Amino acid sequence: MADRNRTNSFNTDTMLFLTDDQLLQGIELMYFAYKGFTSDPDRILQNYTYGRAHHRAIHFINRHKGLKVNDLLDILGITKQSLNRVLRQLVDDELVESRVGSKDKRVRNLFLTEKGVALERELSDAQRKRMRAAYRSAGPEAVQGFRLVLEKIMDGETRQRLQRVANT
Amino acid sequence: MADRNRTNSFNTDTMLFLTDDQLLQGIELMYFAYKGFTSDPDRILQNYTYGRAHHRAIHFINRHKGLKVNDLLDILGITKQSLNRVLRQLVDDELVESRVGSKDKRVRNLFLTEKGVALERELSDAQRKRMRAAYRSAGPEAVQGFRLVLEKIMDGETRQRLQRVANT
DNA sequence: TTTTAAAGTCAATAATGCTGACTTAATGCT
DNA sequence: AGCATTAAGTCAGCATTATTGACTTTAAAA
Repeated sequence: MADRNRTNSFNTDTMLFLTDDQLLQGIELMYFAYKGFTSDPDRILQNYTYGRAHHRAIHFINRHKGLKVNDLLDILGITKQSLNRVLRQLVDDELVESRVGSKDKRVRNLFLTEKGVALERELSDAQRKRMRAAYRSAGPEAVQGFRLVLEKIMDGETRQRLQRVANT
Repeated sequence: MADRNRTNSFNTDTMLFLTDDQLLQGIELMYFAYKGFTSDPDRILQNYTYGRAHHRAIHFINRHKGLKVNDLLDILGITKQSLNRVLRQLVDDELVESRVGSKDKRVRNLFLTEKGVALERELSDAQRKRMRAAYRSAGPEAVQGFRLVLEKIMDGETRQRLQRVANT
């Protein structure tokens, strides 16, 4: 602990000198944290016939209710053919509803059904619980730093797209 | 932006009250940041016949020179059969050397060859560059928070194993 | 009316994981 | 000395998730 604090004050200099080893540690941290981050939903999904791809689709349909298929493809950064299998299953299983667009009848607006909402909740409850615990134990200032660094790690395009979507 | 700052000062209270929506934002942030984080190596690996699994093996063999196959399996959390395909390719292509253990001749100690070191550097250079830029732009205190929250997000076992390995 | 756009589909392929069933070689224990 | 265990490696088969390429259908735009 004394060691940890010493390192902290060293890094807190205005210079922010970073050795390659410190950067590698950060890289590993990302890897292991992401692994933990996905472990709860992955475990839950094993009780279903779904995988991580279904989870992501469900998550974003929930977050952006009524979004177009093309928008979902754009967010996920995968091909139409990749999404198709996943989306078809979710629609067939009545977790997702695909409604013909009101203005433009070519587009399909995606919504979660009651069943879809239930699974979304089950999945995100586990993930939120983990995040809440981490946030609480790390403290509010750490959370601000966490968010800030993650935003900087993202691709510029992704960041811009998120801001665009947030203003919608 | 004014909105953003208001949210910040709100969160910086000692209470750390977190709405489900704020937590969902954090979850998305993890997803998109991880995507950016892996994008550089992924792009580089397309020039080779390797994928993310090869990258991970190379990374950890570099970080823990001479580690045993079993230790690598433990770190990666995959099965022997899954690693085998990847490791065999790397050995066949002379990126990794597998030396018979000196004490116990059953174990194989893994090392990167010159070629392996070169690829590791190419991959991690890109990733380090991204991390360094993010760290610099976010500032030293944010980096501490980033690290702290990520550690809390990891599984307890993973955290303990990392601490064990760090003391080796 | 022709072109473009949105969605959906079929087929083939690749990377990465899994389980199960083995083999080989070396170590440890009785 | 002999048997069990451990470390590593292998083969076969399968699942998930992604890819590219080639199409179709439907509807909007030029």
